[in-house]
Amino acid sequence: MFEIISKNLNSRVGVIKLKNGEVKTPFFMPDATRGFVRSIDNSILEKEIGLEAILINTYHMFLNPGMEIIKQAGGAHKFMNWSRPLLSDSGGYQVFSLIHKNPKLGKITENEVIFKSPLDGSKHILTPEIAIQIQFDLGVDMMVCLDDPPPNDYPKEKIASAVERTIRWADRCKKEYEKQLQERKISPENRPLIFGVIQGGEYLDLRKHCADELVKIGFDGYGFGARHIDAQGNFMEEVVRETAGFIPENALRFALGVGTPEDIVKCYNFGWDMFDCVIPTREGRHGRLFIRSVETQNFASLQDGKFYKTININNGKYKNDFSRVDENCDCMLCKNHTRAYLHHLFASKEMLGMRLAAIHNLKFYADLLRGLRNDKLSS
RNA sequence: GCGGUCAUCGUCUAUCGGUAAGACAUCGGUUUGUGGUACCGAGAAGCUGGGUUCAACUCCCAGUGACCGCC
Repeated sequence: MFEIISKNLNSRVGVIKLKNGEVKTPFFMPDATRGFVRSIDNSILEKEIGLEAILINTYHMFLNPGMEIIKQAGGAHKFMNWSRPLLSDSGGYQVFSLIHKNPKLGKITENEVIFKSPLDGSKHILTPEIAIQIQFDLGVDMMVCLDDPPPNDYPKEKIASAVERTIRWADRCKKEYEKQLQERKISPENRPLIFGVIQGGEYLDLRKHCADELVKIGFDGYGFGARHIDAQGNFMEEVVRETAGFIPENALRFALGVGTPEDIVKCYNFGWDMFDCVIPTREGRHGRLFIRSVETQNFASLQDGKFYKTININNGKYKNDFSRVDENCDCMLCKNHTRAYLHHLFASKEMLGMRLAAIHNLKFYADLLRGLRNDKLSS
């Protein structure tokens, strides 16, 4: 399923064979949480930006449109008209962060997590088994175990108990996964990959323990769980680096929620293969644009974030800036429009501005990952 | 033409005979397993001319302008 093509120190370039096609690693997935990347049609994601895979969220798809609609449509791929590989996140992060923030919105027990829909207040139950069943119904290429991601500022004993629950639930997820494969008569070459998620906060001993136990259960890949940013907003470099080393080399390493471009480059150099993040789309919608300061091909040699800068197109200084947004970018925004025009779109709160900015930022991320892969292949 | 009401940041509205407050807008910043979200910070005002007073954005008079009503 996953084959490493080349290695350099800890980083690697590889290829994953999935039922809906191949994906080269490392790669970045935009978050199509509710079945869409906001404002961007899938054909743009595929043809204009060249993205290999995207991420949807079990929790959001389950709430809306709901699994009845997905089943009627013939699965998430058909519903969304996305033919390339699809990964579903378990929804653990959303449900748990909801409950950790506001305990009134739900309850976590050993067996299940009960939560109220923020949409209509209706009550729902998620168990490890249900989370896996939903992801089979979605028909994705890669799925993620239901985990318990505690906030990083929790005391160590609470993080440790979240680790234990994550391990027990991962075991239940794996068993349900095997059961679903049999019941649905899914052949080995068409089976979705399944990922466990490593918790443990900033504590290396907990991360190691969690990784070891998950490896015993056995998954295709392992994710870095919870936030990888500390309370001060700094990238938890040591924990992310060491945790990669706790994962077997032939397994996929999924850095959930990473991150800024420099964090992705760091993670790649630590041996992580897969990334997803809201930054390019969300920040694009809010007017922040990623601007290349070097040629894309040189990205991999730079880890300090100096290979790009950001601009806030809302700033008044762009009112009469008739230059390209990014001299080194050939996306539809940069080819066709000026900074002044984009500024005008944002000042007018026109959705076209958010859309073009998100497309540009996704192109930046896609090019960054292509740069990492090409650099590796040519060396 | 007559009568009435009003005049405060870009806009809308407070307050006060003794440091003029807020909202929206503007301008910066923040956003990490999706919030077109929320938060943080900054700049920004007493129509004009007289008078009363130690002191006037406030009280009085005139001018100017806006709105409302009536012939």
